[in-house]
Amino acid sequence: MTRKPTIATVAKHSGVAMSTVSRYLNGHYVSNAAKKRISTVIARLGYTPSTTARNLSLGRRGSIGVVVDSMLDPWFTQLLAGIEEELSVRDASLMLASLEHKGNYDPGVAFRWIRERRIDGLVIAKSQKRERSLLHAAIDANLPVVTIAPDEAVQHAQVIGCSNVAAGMTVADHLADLGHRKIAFIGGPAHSIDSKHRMRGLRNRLRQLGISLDLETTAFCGSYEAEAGVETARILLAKPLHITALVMANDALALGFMRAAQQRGLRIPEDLSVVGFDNLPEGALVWPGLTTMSQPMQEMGRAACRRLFESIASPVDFEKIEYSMTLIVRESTARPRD
Amino acid sequence: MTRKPTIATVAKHSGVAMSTVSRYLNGHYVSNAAKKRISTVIARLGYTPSTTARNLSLGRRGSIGVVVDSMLDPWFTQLLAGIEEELSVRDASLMLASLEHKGNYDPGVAFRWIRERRIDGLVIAKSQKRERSLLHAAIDANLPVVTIAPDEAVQHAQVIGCSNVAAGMTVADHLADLGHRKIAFIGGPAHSIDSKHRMRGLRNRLRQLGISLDLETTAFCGSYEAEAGVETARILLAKPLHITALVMANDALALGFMRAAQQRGLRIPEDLSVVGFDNLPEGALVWPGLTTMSQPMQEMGRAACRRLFESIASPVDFEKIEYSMTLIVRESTARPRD
DNA sequence: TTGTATGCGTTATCAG
DNA sequence: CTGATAACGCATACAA
Repeated sequence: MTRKPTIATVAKHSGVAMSTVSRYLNGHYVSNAAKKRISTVIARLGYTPSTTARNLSLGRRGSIGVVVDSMLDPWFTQLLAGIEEELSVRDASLMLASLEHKGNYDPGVAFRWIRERRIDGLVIAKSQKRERSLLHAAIDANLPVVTIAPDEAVQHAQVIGCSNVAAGMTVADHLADLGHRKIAFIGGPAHSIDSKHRMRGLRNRLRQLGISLDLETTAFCGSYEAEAGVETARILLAKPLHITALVMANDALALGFMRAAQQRGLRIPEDLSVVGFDNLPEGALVWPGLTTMSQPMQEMGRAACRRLFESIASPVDFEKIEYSMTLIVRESTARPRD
Repeated sequence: MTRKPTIATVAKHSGVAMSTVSRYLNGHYVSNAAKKRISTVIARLGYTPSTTARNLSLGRRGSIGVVVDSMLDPWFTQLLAGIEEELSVRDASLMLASLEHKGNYDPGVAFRWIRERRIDGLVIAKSQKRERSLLHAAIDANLPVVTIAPDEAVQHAQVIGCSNVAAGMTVADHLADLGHRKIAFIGGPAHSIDSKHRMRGLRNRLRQLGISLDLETTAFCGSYEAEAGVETARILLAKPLHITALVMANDALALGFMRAAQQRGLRIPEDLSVVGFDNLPEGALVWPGLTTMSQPMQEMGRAACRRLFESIASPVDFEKIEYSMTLIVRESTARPRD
């Protein structure tokens, strides 16, 4: 049972100093002769560097933090897939924290990361008003931060987002093309910028087409959870519908709505077309499949990581990368009857 | 801009040696007088230990690896929530790897973790035959391993699983209670032990009740993915059904089946009752909601972590923890018509 | 019970 | 271009 070879072992075997090996490993200047000898010794010994020691020496932690509302959010799952992909090529590990545990908000874990300097950078998914203090704590601690799809304007941090206004316009076109004239929108929390932007795009584009959003039915239901969609169905279907298409601020709402609506005998899309935003995998699994605007979440996760590591390596300017969403047409939208 | 206090700073300020502070931090013997002084100094300075240095000194990496078939599997999401919860109290970080990237199997990342000694322990979710070499590589490297819901017998590793046979029996009782007499089972991959056990429980219990599984319809569809459920629907519904209830080996299959079946006009549960296993969140989101056997996945994730850290701290005997699954009745099951 | 000295595996500094 | 050597922050024999 021989010990794991270290940089010193390699140095000895190749007849050079530790520092030379270190330089070789980090791509600094080394003579070709030395390079060759070191590389063969490394291969022969099966040497692999110790990230722990490297981090200690460099004053790094070797891991980044990712905070999210809930670990169970399918939206986050997609994101994580992208993050994982990017992380696997770099040699960093991950610290995960969900802000909401069994219903109550507790950002304590993430604050501890910052205070105890346990991470080199922070990714905040869907950060909103309540994450402001966390965001500022990180910025004050000089910790690079990238926010993904923030539902609020953020400064002093990298931003990866989607063009919600344009997405709303695309939905408008899709529904108008199908022949819908009575269209309503259901938003999430009233303060949500995402909801507002999606609605704005929808409304403005409809207006350009000579259609006005049905303001009587349009409303904000206070949450982005499926349960709120269920509740919306309860309210909306209590009285006769005078719309033919309903746009909901995200897929979770839409799926909750569809379930409850079908339960009440509403036929989708015959009686009502439904559109969501996000393209959660679930939307492809239900019947009828949910027509939605897709966010490139995996790519956003990758981009967030890349951007974060760039910021860690050397300070970079704050930038906002904006992805466009693409329309996924499934069975929940169709021509209105009439 | 003062530097982060270290154990040496604390020692100086409290008039003791570094080693005493270290002992204090690790709960070793320290006089009460010293304890008191050290603790106040720590509080005053806001000292927090450096995990990196600690790990280097202890020869640890400070992070565990978690491998899974696909990051996008909703089954895994639940598990991860449990892992995250447990990890947040310990001071370890995470390395994530999915074995399947865009359709092709590549366990390279995980093998690298082992070879480069980048993790202190490994969690393998749903390990099956093809994970054998990975499992053995870990064991050979003396790396503690815990497998979650392995679909194959494993040795030299901790096992966290579910009692699939008992779950199958519970399903049998549920369907028999509703009055079903024509019941079939659709398995996943033919070699899957989980499928076999679930079917065995179902069949044996039905037999006890004087009902025999409809072997004409019962089959294995070769996969656990929703797409296979869709395909199953295509095949099954091509000819007239002579069963009133269908048990599918997992929820993904069942959801795919339900979607395709509804698309073809089959009414669930009026024409056919459907049952799955796993209790994926999606099952509660579709209409009709999917009746299923629930695995306590979050608890299993927690248990896996706990067990892994125990193994890391000091070698423990290999044990198998078996959780029982619980029946979740939704709308996809009802009395047969007749 | 406490202090001293040394090791953990790298990187960085500074001569040469 | 290369070689000593000092950090990095903590844990632990060993001695006192």
